[in-house]
Order: sequence, then C-alpha cells, then structure tokens
Amino acid sequence: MEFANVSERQAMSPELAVSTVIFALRDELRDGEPTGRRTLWLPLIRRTREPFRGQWALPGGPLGVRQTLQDAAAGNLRATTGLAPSHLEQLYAFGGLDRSPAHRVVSIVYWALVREEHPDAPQLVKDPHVAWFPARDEAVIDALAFDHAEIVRYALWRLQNKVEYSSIAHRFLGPRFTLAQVQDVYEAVLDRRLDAANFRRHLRGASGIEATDEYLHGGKHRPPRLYRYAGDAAVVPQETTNTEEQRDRS
Amino acid sequence: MEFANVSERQAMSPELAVSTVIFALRDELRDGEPTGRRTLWLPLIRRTREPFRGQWALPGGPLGVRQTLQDAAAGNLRATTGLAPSHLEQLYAFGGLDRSPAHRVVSIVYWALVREEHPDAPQLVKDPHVAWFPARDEAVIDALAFDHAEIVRYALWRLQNKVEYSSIAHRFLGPRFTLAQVQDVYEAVLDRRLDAANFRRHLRGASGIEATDEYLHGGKHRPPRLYRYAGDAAVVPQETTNTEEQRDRS
DNA sequence: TGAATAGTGTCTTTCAGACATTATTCC
DNA sequence: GGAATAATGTCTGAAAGACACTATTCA
Repeated sequence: MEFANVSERQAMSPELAVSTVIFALRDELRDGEPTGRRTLWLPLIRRTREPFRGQWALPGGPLGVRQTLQDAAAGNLRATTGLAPSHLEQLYAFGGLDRSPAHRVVSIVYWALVREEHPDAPQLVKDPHVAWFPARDEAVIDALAFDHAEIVRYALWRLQNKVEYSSIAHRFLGPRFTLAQVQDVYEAVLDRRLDAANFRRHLRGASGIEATDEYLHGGKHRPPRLYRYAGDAAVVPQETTNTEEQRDRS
Repeated sequence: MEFANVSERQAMSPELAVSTVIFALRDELRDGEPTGRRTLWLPLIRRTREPFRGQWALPGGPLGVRQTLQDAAAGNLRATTGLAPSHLEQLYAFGGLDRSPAHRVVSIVYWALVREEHPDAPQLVKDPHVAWFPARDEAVIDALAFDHAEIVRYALWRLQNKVEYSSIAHRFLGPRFTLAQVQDVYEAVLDRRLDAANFRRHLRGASGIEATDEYLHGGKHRPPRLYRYAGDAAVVPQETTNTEEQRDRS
C-alpha cells in the first residue's frame, strides 16, 4: 500500500508517543518552609504550543522508529531532569479517542523513580519551562494538559501498590541507607505513618535489604546502622523482561 | 510537517497494532481423551502471509484512527472466536526493535477471558485458520510467530497473579455456579490442587461471591448450592478506568 | 542527666494450610 | 447401606498491628 501524503497515512493509524511520570522524594513544604517530613515530587513541562499552551504537562514526545519504548522514556527523563532513572517501568498505554483535540494520539506511559537531588544540584536541568511540584497537589494535578491528571493519579496508585509488595523503596535512596530513611520513603509514598517496630520486622523478613557494619554518624543522637540492598543491582529492567507490575487491586 | 509518501512517514513513527491473548476453560485432554480436569485453552490464527507464514500467532491487527484500544482488542476476539469477552484488560505494550523482521511494529496487547463454550457451539467461528490449543503446551507456544511465545507466557503469569488477589475466576463461568466450579477454575489457572475447605473459607471472606437459595440438581450425588457474583456487573471495564492489574511481583 | 532517636520484646488478632469430621444425595 | 460429593470444624503456625520497653549517643 502506498499513500500520497501524511494525511492519508494518518487516516490509517494513530500517532504514537511516549510519556513518563517521574517521581523523586523531596522535603515537604508548608508555606515555603520544610515540615521535616518528605513527600513525592514530580517534574512537569510547561507547554509552549497549542493545545493547552501555557499549561503544565508530563514530559513526552513521539517514538522514533529505531528507538525502544524504554529508551524513549529514559530520554524524556534525561531531557527533563538531567538524571538517569533508578527505576523505570511501563505504566499503561492510553488510547482514548479524544485525549488530544484534532489529533489522535496513543501514549505509552512509563513511570520512573530518581534519587533525591538537591534542587540546585549541578546536573539538574535548568529550564524555565521545567518545574517540580508536589505529586499530591490536587490544584496542580487537576490543571494538567490532556488526560495527564488521570495518568499521574494512576502512576501514584501504582507506586503505592508496588511499594507495599516489592522492594523498590531503596531506589529513592543511595547505596547505603538507614531503616529510618526507608521508613520515610514508605510514609511518603503511602501517605501515612508506620509503626517503626513493625516496619523494621517487616523489612528484616521479606526484602533484599541487609545490614552492614557501618553506622551513620554526624546526627544529633544515637547513630543508626546503615543497610544496603542485596538484590539484583539492575538499574533499568530489560525491555524483554516484563516481570513487573502485576498486583494492582481492581 | 508534510511527507511525500508512506515510507517517509514510516521513518518517523513505528506501526501500531493491537493483539489479544484469549483464555477459556475447557476439558483437559490426554491422548485425545478428557481427563476429568479442566485447563486453559487459547485460540490462535495460522498466518497465511510472510513473515512466519504457516505458523500460529495471536489474533491482532492494526489500530484504526477512530478505534479505541479496547475496541480493537474486542474486535480481535470477535473475529477469532465469535464471542464477547467476559473480561478484557490491557496486558503490556511490546516495543522491541526487532519483533518483526523489516518492519518496526509496536503491539499493545490485551488479555481476555471468555466463558466456556462447547467446541462445536454454533456461535463459534469456523475457520480452518483458527484453532484452540492448551495454553501450557510448550511445544505449541514455543513455535509461535514473532515474540508471541513471550507474550503468552506473560499473559498466563498475569492471569495467575490476578486470580490470586482478585475475583475474576467467576468470569470463566455463567451467572450461577457452584463453589466446586470456582475451585476448578482456580486449579486450572494456578495449575495446582487446592484444599476445598480452606478454599471455601477464602471465598466466603474476601470476594464478592454470595450464596443463592438454589441448588444444582442432576448430579450423581448431593446437590451443591449455587452462588452468584455480587460485585459490579460491568463485563468490559471502561477505557478510562485503569483500576486494573497492578500487583505483579517483580 | 536528659533529650532524642535507635532498636527489641511481647501480646493479640487475623488468616492460611492441614486435616478430621459431619451432611446429603443417588444408586 | 455404601459411594460419592458437599460442607463444616478445629488445630497450628506465620505474619501484622499495638504498644511497652531497653539501648546508645550527644548536648
């Protein structure tokens, strides 16, 4: 089959794009001041073109012919944050007819975790059209372009589920961490307080976290023991191993 | 941007297709004779064109511009079996570079459950290029076209996971069923025997299954009580509600 | 020594596996 | 009555929530 131009071609098959929901853990702010807690933040991009010009949207773009889905998602992430993902996983393919006015676009969406960085770390992208927002700020999320509010909420829900049965919490952290830091991650993701004793027992049992001989000094009081993750160290799962995401409750 | 022809256009964006893995429960056969147990079967389509001409493949096809992903998946199912899905859910988007020789194709794959039908039921599609196979027959699955073996195995794994924490087992069955029938579904999907007493207690607790006043007569011995599913009756989840699949263990 | 955080022990409830037991139907 | 399947009861151990308690560091 041959087609005279792109319009005819477009009549046959929808556009294909890849977008990425990126989460990081940062200090929670109230009235501009840190509360002492941590929360989930995500980077958004301000649209400079119609449709939804001026509104915030998820990073994304068309998929190249010689580009895997994962590569495209990691590319979104690098372009937006300058960082590499410590976790990257397919979320869902969104294919509703009216996600975008005029065009029909199918978006394959990934979600990613990145390690916390100081907001003024040198490798972070400095771009007036990129900004970080609290992932649970309803005013921000509801105002997103396209169906991105729905996508962000779904990604948040997936992250919550995954943290409960899988050990990905450490991917927000560095190679050495205290159990209190892991608990901070859980509390930020699940958005509720956990009992330290039970949480500690839970971690000892079911996850690939093991104690080291080191302790974190420099705090104000008793230094906590440092732990490390002892599972497979693969930062980015392979395209061919979709041994991921499966336990969403319906 | 304008393009002179489809080749140029294709250089910009991969093809987009939708395929569907369809499961039904049927009598298990050994040497052509029923064993008394049930197992999972799936319908496959024999390819009549290159590539992989003559090999079996999952039903699928290109996505139309005004067609939702779910509609395309349900269309696969109807064309292959003549049946409507009692469950339909997105599985994964497969986007490896070399899934298909020469072309770059991204496939968004769904998985579906259909109620058991007698293999010679009138509404079933009669097509020499369609045949049903046991879903765990490694010789069949390994010989599938493209990366469909990987896809089928992933779908099976998802179905197993889902049946353990969700109540979809009844979607293999009619509106009224006995607990033994539900147990048969679980045993076929999980591929192991379950203790009837514990299984019964499990069902009473966590799922939307409730007893009716009816009993199934006509058996050889004590007639079992009939149950029904009391949850939401939606046969096909909405495109916009992805409250699905999330608990895969990684 | 006291404040603050790190870390342990124990009681209780819930739930799942193992398995013995009773119930009802048809032949 | 006996065979077969349906359905219930009970014992046990694993895991999670609640919460009291001990340990170690710094100021």
